[in-house]
Amino acid sequence: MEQNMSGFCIRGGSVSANSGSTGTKCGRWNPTTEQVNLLTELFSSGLRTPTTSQIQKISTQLSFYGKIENKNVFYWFQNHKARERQKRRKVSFDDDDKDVNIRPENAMNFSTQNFAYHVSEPERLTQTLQLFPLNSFHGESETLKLGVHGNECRDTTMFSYKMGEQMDHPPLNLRLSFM
Amino acid sequence: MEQNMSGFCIRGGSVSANSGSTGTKCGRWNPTTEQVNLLTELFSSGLRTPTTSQIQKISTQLSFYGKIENKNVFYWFQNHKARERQKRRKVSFDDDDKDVNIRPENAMNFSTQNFAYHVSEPERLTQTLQLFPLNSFHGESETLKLGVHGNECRDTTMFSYKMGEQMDHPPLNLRLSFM
DNA sequence: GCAAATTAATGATTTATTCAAG
DNA sequence: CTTGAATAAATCATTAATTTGC
Repeated sequence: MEQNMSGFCIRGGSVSANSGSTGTKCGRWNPTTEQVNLLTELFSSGLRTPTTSQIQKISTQLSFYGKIENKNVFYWFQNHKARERQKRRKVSFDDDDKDVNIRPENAMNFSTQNFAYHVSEPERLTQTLQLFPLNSFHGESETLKLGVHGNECRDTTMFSYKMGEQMDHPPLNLRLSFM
Repeated sequence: MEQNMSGFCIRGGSVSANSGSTGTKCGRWNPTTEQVNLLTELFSSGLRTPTTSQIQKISTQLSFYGKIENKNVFYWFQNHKARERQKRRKVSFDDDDKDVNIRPENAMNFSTQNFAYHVSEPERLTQTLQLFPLNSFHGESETLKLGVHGNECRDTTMFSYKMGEQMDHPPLNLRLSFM
């Protein structure tokens, strides 16, 4: 059924133009928006690991919107499932931009020094924010009500904002200088 | 609904008070330039979802430059992250092909971001995928070579994808509607 | 120049997900 | 299967920019 991979690359539709690289590479499946929507729907409906016959059916349905193969469906679910999980695992620092690579490794330098600011004026100064207080473990619950204080504006808002596994932030030591 | 803000709230009055003495307007947090600069610095350094203690520290630091609360920091990162992503999403879809090997091991290759357009797009259509045709067993082998066709780019990858334990999906009859 | 009117940004809430525990 | 934790997406709402008539 799939003979001409060539058709794969750029599908019309709403797939934004992948600049340059055009159809020539039989590279990889490039799902159409409709296909993605449908797959996402299925995923949202609870489907995680489709069986073979499910895959076949899905693939058949989706082929209506563009070229697609069984393996594409298979991979899609595998990847989507894995990445959803991954997302939930290391949520905290996710530079979810594909373009910008800001790796934790870049900006960190950790020294245990807390800035106490009972100083006075924020004029010229270079300040160091100590973040990531060494996540080893405080043992403390690390749950903070962000808007709780009744004297605040309105906080009926309570979102206990717990940090569990996103504790994996690398130590971050930013040197912030204001003119 | 009334914003029952606390002391700082001074409704009305001089509205167009521009930068400078940003103090004490009300309604909602209005970050000073310095605060925004710092937050942006942190964001640029890779911080996306600060932990509770990070929020506290940041807030403490920034309070030096003006009124601020933990929740403001929390919100700022949430919004900034979301809006950066939104911005990027318009240009997303880089399918960096080049690598044609589609194997189960390497298959984690299509970017999740491509699924960015969440569902709910204008396209009137209601489709029903019939999965799992109610009759429990076909007796058929249910084993499908997903990537079998050697005429594909090169992936002779075949994973016979047997469904043993994932057979537990209930008959799924999805009504997928996009409108 | 200046405010009223309109628009653009962005702070704050609500809603819908996902995964994981029970 | 149900529920809780924890977002991210979507949305609401208010503030700042700006446009516009005078």
